[in-house]
Amino acid sequence: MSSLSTQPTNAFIARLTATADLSGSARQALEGLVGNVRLYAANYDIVRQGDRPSQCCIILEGWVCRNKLLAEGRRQVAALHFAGATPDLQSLFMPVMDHNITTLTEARVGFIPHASLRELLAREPSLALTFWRETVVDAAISREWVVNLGSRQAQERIAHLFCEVATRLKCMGQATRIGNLLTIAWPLSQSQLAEITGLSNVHVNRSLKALRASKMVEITRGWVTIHDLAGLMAFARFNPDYLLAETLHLETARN
Amino acid sequence: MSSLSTQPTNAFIARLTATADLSGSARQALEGLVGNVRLYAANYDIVRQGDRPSQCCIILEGWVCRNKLLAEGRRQVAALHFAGATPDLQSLFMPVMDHNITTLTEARVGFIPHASLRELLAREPSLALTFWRETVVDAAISREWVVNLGSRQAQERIAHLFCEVATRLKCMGQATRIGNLLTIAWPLSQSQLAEITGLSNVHVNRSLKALRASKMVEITRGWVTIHDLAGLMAFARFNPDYLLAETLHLETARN
DNA sequence: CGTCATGTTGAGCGTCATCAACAGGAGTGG
DNA sequence: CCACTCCTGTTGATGACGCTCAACATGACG
Repeated sequence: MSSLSTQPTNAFIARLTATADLSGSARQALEGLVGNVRLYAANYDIVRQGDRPSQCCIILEGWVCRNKLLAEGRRQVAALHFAGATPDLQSLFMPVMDHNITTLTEARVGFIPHASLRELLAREPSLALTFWRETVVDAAISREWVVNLGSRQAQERIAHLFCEVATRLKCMGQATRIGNLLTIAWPLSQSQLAEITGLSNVHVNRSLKALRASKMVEITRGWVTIHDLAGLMAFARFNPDYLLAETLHLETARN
Repeated sequence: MSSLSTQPTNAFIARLTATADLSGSARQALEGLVGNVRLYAANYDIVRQGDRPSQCCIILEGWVCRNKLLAEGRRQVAALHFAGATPDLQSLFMPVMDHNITTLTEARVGFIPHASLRELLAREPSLALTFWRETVVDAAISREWVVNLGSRQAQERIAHLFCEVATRLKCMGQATRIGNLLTIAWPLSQSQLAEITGLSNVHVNRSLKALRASKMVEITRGWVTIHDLAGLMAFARFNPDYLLAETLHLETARN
């Protein structure tokens, strides 16, 4: 267990320190907190709607989503989370889960009991600000998703998601840039993309085809490569302000 | 000024105390914080996308929304806020506003400088939890809106909004129940409703017509009266868990 | 060599957007 | 008082976007 829990905890700390100033003591306190670490297969519900969790989870590896069940086994994804994220901090305040937290890929997940977290927060009050900030960014992303689903049509919607995920992953060092090409891992099936964008999988398929034809982005199972970042951002009307992250740097010289 | 700032501050405190345990000293500290109070006409941008605010606003009276501008002067509303809300607490963390905060009705709004708030948070660390919790609920509502826009069609979407707003207002004592009838103020035009639900105003009009015909809800300019709460909630597939609020009580005996 | 998940394409149709016209009320100014 | 404008609500006609159903292809895996 210790071999599992040392490196992953660092992923979590790395994410927090990337965005906030952690005091040395707070940082030390956090290091020891992630006890239980588990490995899940894709499409596994880590926490279920209706649960009353007594611990928070931390994504150490893989992609995870929040989603709500609809009629007839369908579901709508409301948020995406990558390594380093703490998708259910809100369970400290919400006794009953209003949504599922489900793995989209294989994922390694750590757990921190609410009790430990409360203790820590009492001991290190500044941590509340750090966690609060996480929730603030989360909320900002959700609002942008509202705008995305409410006002953009299919291709723009998907393009916007690519821009957002690329920015978020880049900020965590999980995007590779070679010349003008920006590549990110894309472990989602078209059906999963449909659940995220609120489209049917057939229409996702056609929209992807159109996006490929536009030459702005290359989409395969496993990878997304953005060929024309400026073009894609303009097409999706993507403004990264809401992410509170470093902006993807554009090459100044482009043909 | 003092005559303006005493009662309204209470609205703010009332909202916080309704949801969280405020320590006596924290409460006292908050009382004195709202200095500047202003009255705005409907459809006025209190804070604009791109601004770098140095203060937070508190809604003391009226309805306010967060919205983002789209092409051609259109906009998408991403959140609604009523009296007692603090819609831009996040500006403590986000240097640049990623959205507008705009009045939907006439509104009275108070302001607290960031500096005072930071001071207060340093003095009363437990307040961070209180504010954090506000953000948590905000985020939960945004996620439900994502689900609403992504997966429900027009009539359900509007019905869901009615259920949500009724629940939120009820929790603030701003809904009246007479027998089986639940009535709330509804100061929004159909165009505003369209900007909230991501529909065209024509389609909103037709959807409202259909909802009226269903007899579940009565909609006029100014008021919404829910005749069949259970029916409306079922139709909209409304589950109030995400609001962290008391549930609207159903009459056990209904015909 | 099946089965299963995923991706792809076609056909038909429903929801919703757009454009347009008109009605009613509020406010303004003559 | 009326004429005028503006905002809001209402309705019709038309078409686009996206859904559903269906068929089939492909690759992974047993």
